[in-house]
Amino acid sequence: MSSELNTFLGELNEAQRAPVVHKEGPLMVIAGAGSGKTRVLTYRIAHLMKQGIDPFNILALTFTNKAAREMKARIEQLVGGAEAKNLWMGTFHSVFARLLRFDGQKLGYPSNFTIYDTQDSQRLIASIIKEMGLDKDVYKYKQVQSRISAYKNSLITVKAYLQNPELMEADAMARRPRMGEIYQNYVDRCFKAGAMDFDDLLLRTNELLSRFPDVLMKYQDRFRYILVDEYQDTNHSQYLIVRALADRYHNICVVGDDAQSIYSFRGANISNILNFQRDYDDAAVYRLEQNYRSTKNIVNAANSIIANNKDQLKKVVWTANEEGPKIKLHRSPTDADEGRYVAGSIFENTMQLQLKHSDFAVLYRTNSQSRSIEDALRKRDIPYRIYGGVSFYQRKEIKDLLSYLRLIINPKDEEALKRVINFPARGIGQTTVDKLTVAANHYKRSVFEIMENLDKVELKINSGTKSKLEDFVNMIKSFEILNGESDAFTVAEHVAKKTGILMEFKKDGTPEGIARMENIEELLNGIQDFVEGQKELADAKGDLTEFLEDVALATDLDNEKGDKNRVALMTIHLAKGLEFPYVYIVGLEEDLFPSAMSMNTRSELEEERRLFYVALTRAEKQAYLTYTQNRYRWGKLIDAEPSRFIEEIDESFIEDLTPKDNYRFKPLINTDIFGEATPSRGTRTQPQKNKLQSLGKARSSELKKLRRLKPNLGTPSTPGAEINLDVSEGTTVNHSRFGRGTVLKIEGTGVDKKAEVRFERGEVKKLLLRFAKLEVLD
DNA sequence: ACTCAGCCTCTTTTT
DNA sequence: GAGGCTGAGT
Repeated sequence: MSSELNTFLGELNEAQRAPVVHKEGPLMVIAGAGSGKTRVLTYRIAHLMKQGIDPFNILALTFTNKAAREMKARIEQLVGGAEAKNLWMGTFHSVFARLLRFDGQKLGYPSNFTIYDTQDSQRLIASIIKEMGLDKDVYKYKQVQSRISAYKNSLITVKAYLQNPELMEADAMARRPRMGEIYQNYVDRCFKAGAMDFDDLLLRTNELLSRFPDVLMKYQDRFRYILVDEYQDTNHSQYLIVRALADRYHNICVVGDDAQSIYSFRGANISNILNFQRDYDDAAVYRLEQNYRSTKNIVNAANSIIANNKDQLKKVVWTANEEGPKIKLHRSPTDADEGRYVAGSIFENTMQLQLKHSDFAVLYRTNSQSRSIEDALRKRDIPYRIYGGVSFYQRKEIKDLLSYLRLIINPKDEEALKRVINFPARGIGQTTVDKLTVAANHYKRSVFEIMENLDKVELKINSGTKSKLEDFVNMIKSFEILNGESDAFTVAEHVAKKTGILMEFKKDGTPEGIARMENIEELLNGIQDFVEGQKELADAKGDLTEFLEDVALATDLDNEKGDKNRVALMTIHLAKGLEFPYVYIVGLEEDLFPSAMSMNTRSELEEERRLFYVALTRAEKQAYLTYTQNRYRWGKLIDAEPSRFIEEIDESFIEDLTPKDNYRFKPLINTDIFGEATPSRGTRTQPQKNKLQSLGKARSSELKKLRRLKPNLGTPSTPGAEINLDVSEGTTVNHSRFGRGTVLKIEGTGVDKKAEVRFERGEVKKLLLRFAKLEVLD
């Protein structure tokens, strides 16, 4: 036993071993990127178990469910046997959803409560705003939803809100004096529907633990050892849960890195980690500063970026790894070219270095950037997988089928009901639904209950519609019966056929309809896989309830089926905690990364910078940074400027691979810092550097001005096609057929750029600059 | 009640 | 460029 233990601890370095063997009491591990944070957590749990701690008494909160599964598997290897199955491990949301299924009844929730996703919440809020007769341009449902979400994450209940003049004032100032009422209605409606939104899973847990001391005691006693990963990204609500649970035994271990805090938009609070020692004055603090993941070039470049942030704990991340190649920088004319460059580079690397596709990741700031990368990879036949994004489960047809399933489990689920009551069309229109909703609010019952008792309520609905409603209720009830005796797959398949969803898409016959039908079939296959997987587990049945919970809280589409050897495409947020030998960070442009939405305050900008730090530190061997001159956004080709983050990396770690050709398309005008235009002087070299250098320190605001002044230059997507786009209003031009003329107006951008020209012969023509060979005369 | 065309808004990031 | 909403037409 002891020698076994020694070999197992021998796999750790000294810095890692200390927190692993730390006995009782609170401890915090400040772990730099790539320093073996997950390893410490995993080994600590394994070590605890080896010491004889019952896994039933260990709670580990991870950032994704996938991470939890992988850790469990590893622990199982380390300790041997199946004991690790009994660990409580998962994300905050999934762990506490489970807890609320046991004890939520105390708060008046059914154990089969529905979990509303963001879309459900938003739809409900939109209908509340409408019902209250408020101006939807002032009360924008998305903004209202995120406001309510923020309240909940700070544990501001409706009651607390109404007692807080400052908050009410702030909303009133934003011309939304009736926020409190909306909030109240929203909470009531969720409750009445037997539903919790994502924030409720944490908020209600807090409520449960604070209102019921016996429940708190039970879980304090159960979770004697608590471990929290990514502690820097916990919000106030999560923080309070952890503190309450750990209050009895103080065996709390938190692991995190303030430099990787990137979730403040959903309420994450860095001060949770900064104040840990204040909360637990006997806390031991360990630091992991040696990076095992990346080359010296990557580690040092990352350090040079993060040094630009003021708010941070002192920490020196270093590595004993090899120097490695420099970080490669590349500029493309457009996002399509960027995609082609990335795909080409991946292709070359796989060929020349004999690498697998799964050695590569492409990381971006926003989900919409995946498209151009995808297109390029597809053209090259490079297999890839997109993580996150518009997830499979968000697609309309999938949500429709899932809504039927939700309704079977919880007929009170109003959002599910509204989605499917007339899909496929069965003659129950908006007017009828509105009447039902009004009645439901009036009788303080769910819409479904009203539908079950149509003859007992005062309702102006004609008899034809009434019988349609009855048919619908009976159909759902027949599903409920089936669900009582069958597994999730059987039920789902029956529902898909019986409701006519499958038929609806089949008869449609368009490629889109076929795709939707295939998606439904894929969902059914997925349910079947799930059922089979669950049947192998001891404490699972494979029923609909389990499936729906899994779907609602899935952190990624991690049913990793099929070929695993694929390039990974994901947002930087999703990439946290992962690592890849080769990483491409794309779209390094001002207003995109850093995002235009995050440049208002220093702290927002610092979070963007940490995001960049996270992105870069995912790379083990080689990082590529790419950016474009023009990018399609909102369906339009717009100008792009290199991101300030590129400049922030110490130059000595970077190699610019941009071919000279890419600078061929010169602007007509160069603008200096004083806003004065000077004629262009031929081919630019490294134009972004020249400009930035000339701008000196007072950069960002000047850059913005500059961007506005700069004439909008299109960029041909086919290299080699010489197109004269250097015309603006008032330019005198010559056309081979129409002769001399003056440009009256410019329309469109990029390849679609047009000029309206009045020619000396009197004609006015609109010419597509891509085709019209205009000669500039003045 | 349903369908389609045209209009508007929207995009940071996620459980 | 997509998805949701509105309003007109069926």
